[in-house]
Amino acid sequence: MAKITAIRGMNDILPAQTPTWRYLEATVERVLGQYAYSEIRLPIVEKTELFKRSIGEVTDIVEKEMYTFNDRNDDSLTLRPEGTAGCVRAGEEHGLLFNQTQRLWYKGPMFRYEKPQKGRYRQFHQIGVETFGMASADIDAEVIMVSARLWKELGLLDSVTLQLNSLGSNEARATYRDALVAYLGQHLDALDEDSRRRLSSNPLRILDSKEQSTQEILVDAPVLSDYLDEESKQHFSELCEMLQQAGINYEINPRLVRGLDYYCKTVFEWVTDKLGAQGTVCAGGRYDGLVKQLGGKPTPAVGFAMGVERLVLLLETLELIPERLRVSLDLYVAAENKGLQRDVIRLCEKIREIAPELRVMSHCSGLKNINNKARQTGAPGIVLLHQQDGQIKASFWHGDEDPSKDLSEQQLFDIIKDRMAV
RNA sequence: GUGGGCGUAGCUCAGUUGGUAGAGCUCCGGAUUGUGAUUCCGGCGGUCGUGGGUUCAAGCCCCAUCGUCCACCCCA
Repeated sequence: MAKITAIRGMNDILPAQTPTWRYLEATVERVLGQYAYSEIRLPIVEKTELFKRSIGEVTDIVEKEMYTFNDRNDDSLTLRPEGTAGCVRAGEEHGLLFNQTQRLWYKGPMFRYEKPQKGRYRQFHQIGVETFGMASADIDAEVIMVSARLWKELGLLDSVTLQLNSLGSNEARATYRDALVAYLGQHLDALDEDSRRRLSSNPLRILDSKEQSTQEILVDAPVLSDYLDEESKQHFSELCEMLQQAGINYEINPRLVRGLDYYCKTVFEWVTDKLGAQGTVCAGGRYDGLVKQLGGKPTPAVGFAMGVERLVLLLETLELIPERLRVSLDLYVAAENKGLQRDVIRLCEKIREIAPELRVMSHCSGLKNINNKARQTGAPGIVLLHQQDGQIKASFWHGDEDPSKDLSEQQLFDIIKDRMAV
């Protein structure tokens, strides 16, 4: 019978990887706590209409990447392809966005029907941060500082760079868009196939085309910064000043645009060159128009999302996981003689009483090569029991230290507390 | 959706011009050894991704298909 396999692009996260995931998630939660952000937990399934209205009908995500289905009531539902839309929906629905400020975060799986490759999967995970009700540039700066502090905590600061740009107000952005389309429309013949397609779907995306010929045409194209409204310019320069003051390096990239329709003013991306083609590890920006677009009253908002798989990949590539987190146990307790299994169990329970922070595993099968087995677990501490003159005696190894042998129970407990205290 | 690389044991991979499937690691058993070690012997383990085709004969050649990896596209 054919084996049932996982769905393409949807990965199991195996015990070898979970320590990295947990380390990342714990660090993110701690840093977000430092900035007093609150967690919000959101459904994975939403009405399809929510994503059409927020992300944009003509984007690739909505047109061909969503997992959309009808439920038994014939309502069209969609597995969320991103987190912002659901967060706005929930905030609005529960009155969290009305005349107040919010600093929220969430994490969880997202779904897009794409062809999998390194750093891109059909089920992937994001940790998202969204703020509402704050219009001035200081919150843009704060949100970027949160991410910068996170890279610092994770030891990634040297591996990522910050790209920054401003799209201007929604009006300015729309005007520029029209100008760009008009210009490129005159050079249709010279555009590559992809860019011609994007002309109607997502013209701003043509700016970062990798096609050489297209880039040559773009040299004389209208420039986004010329279309910025005064307020956006002011907003952007304030942001830049605050980032400088915070000691955060950035690179202004006039070609940086976001794929989703709802962004305006500030957009940014943290990029690494260590992951191949999918180098964006975190991205976001301001989306002042979205709340109103989804039926609320006009509410300024800034947020970003990070790709958990990509960050995990980066942490693994750079080997940045602390040693203690790489192995899932501290102490391995075993006996050479199978007759001692009750003593092994009893002793382990006692150790868990006196040293609750230790992760203790027992093995009672009486294997002859028990030493070898113990070594392979990677446990920093090992206890072996044996019988001597009718007495149970223990040997204790810790790291590279010389072993302590023929210990009584009490001596063993003392030495464990002494050597292995966390 | 487009293009290229790769699918052989649990893992990493050999496999010659087509001639009846191999190694290392792991696992299990044994020998040696009072070091959490070393060494030695033996064993378990494979419809060669799947389905067709060519051939006396296919892991190898051809076609299809699925999976996977990388890139385009898209994007976190």
